[in-house]
Amino acid sequence: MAQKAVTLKDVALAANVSRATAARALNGYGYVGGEASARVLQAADRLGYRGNRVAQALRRGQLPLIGFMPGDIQNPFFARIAHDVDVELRASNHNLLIASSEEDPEQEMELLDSLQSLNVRGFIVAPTSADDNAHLIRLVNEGVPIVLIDRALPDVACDSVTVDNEGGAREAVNYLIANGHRRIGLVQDDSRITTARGRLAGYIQALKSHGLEVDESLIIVSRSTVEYAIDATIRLFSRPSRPTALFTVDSLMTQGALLGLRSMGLAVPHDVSLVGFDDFNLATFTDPQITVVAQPIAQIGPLAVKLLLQRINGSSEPQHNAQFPTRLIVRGSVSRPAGAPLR
Amino acid sequence: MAQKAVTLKDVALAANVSRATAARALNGYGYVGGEASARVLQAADRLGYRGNRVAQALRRGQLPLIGFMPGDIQNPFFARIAHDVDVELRASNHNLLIASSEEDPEQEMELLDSLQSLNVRGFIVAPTSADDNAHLIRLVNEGVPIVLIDRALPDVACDSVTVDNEGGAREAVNYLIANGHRRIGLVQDDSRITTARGRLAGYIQALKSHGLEVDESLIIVSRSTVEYAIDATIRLFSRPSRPTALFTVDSLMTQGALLGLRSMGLAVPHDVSLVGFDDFNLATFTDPQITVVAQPIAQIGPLAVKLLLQRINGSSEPQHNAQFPTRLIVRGSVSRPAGAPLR
DNA sequence: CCGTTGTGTGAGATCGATATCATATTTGGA
DNA sequence: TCCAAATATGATATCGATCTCACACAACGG
Repeated sequence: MAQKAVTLKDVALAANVSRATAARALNGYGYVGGEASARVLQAADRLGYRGNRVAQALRRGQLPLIGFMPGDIQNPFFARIAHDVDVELRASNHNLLIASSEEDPEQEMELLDSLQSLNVRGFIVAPTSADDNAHLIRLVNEGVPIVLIDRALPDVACDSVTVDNEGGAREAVNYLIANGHRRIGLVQDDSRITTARGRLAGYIQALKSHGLEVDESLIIVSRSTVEYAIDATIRLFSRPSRPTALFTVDSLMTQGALLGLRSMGLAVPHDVSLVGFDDFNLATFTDPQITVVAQPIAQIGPLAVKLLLQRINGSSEPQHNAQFPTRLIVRGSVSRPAGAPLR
Repeated sequence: MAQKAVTLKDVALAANVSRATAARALNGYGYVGGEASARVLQAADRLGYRGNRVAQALRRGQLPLIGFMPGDIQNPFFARIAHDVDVELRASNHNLLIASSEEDPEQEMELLDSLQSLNVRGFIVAPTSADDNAHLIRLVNEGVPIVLIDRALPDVACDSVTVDNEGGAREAVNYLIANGHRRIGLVQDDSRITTARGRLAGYIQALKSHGLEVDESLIIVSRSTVEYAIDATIRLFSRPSRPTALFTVDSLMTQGALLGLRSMGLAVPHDVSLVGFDDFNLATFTDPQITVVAQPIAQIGPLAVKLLLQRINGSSEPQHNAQFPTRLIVRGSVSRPAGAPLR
């Protein structure tokens, strides 16, 4: 069925030279006679020789592949980064292996293992857990190039590209407070994830710096999924004394919150003010448009690739942990709560 | 720097047997003594032997990799399929190589070539062009397993999983006509893409079956991108006599149309009725919610994987071209045009 | 005219895993 | 007891590309 591919041997035979000479002609190293070289090149062309990257990889010890492991490829945030990484890598002839961890540390471990045995040259990972990192530490110690994105891990000594989650969350909550809100709800991701921790920290800092108490009943843990967030939002707003404002820690949760609130007949911003982390195209489609903390998403992928390729090429520069600032984009989803004094 | 990985040789040495015996013990074939087997297994475990999939691939002639080539991984439609394919493949120990063609036939060719020389086991492709298919035909003739998704190609003899584009478009336009619209605009994708052709055909059929003329000035060609679609929409509605309704052929274009109309101060459905092809979560966030032709997206990825794995495992069943029906989801973006007679 | 560089080429080792083949060694049945 | 079958193991070829090494031959200076 599947025809066997043309091998170097075939080309060498057709050109009437040895495999060694054929290889030299094709790869342009060592001494090759002009005439022999021409014959080889012509034969290769005629036979449609493509070379076997697997064999090359075995010889060289590495495949020109990069593993990309997002928490969820359907999250537009990761999809965008995947796209940028793909484009960026194409320039250096690498291909992209995408394997979603589905936010499961177990699965992350297995996939990392499986890809490593493929002799992948390096990884770009959004680590699922802030704590269970033995596998990542092991990889780093083995000298495997890794760049963490979105979520940095202090105990894993490798490059990372992240965003100022704490600062972004603080700014969002400060903004809500400045608008007169005192009971500010938080739809939070699993605290295993570092970004969730950072954003929670920012939330708490903002409250404390204004002398507000952190009320556990205003915080609800969901998952980064529209469906879960709908449910979480409904549960949060079914509790005795409702928040007047809501901060959601990622775009899918913001969508979920929007739907959850709508299903309860709560209007944004009339009944509840809303600020989300991570901008998303939907945010400008709603009425009112949603105020969000935007991340410089276009910069994350390219920088991650740049750092990774540097490591792959043997750079031994000190660990580089890039952290981009966020930007609060004020749109129309926040208003002063009923009965709040004008400042 | 990078530690060399543990090889079979190391394990064999540690277990004090030959490589052959070690391989037998690890892979469970042929005769192996119970004691030797135990020693090998234990040594492998102790050393953390993982096996080198590249070497295995060289030997076997194939890597357990599947190439997935969408037009654009950022399009939620493809992101969803990528996710499903990833999950499905995990069950059979394959990894997913994702390489976006970016709707460029040239790039599609190069990537296909590059992945083929990686001894990928098969491809799932959303072919960019309905016409330039020499490369796909060549692959099929070489016996490389391929499944086309979203877009079938009559001249490429391989399995495919698609959707009834013509029928879906017809239904959408029929619905607009039934609501009294006579001037129905079309925001269309590059006619190189087969889905675009099918949806255009459906649009034309619906018009003709109601005795309506196809007015070229109501059709505008965009690209599957929010930005392009905004622009196209604005241009379309800047022409002398505007349509009263609009049909957009994919979700990104629907978004673009929405934004374009808004920027021109045209309200949906008051000024313009809108039906889009492909459902998307945003469609229910807008006010009004958008009426769309939905595709059974959850079924596409799994079926494509199933068909592909069958081919990989040597099935020689006749070519299977699955086509799912679409479903019109009526929401609130269509109303009767001003001055239209009630039926 | 001979040794030294400089060219051009092929034989063969290598990467790591696997499978075939040949060679022990044991077991079982006649 | 003896031979055949069953069991266990190692040596080695193989997958395809690359690269070192050794060898051949030319050109060149002294």
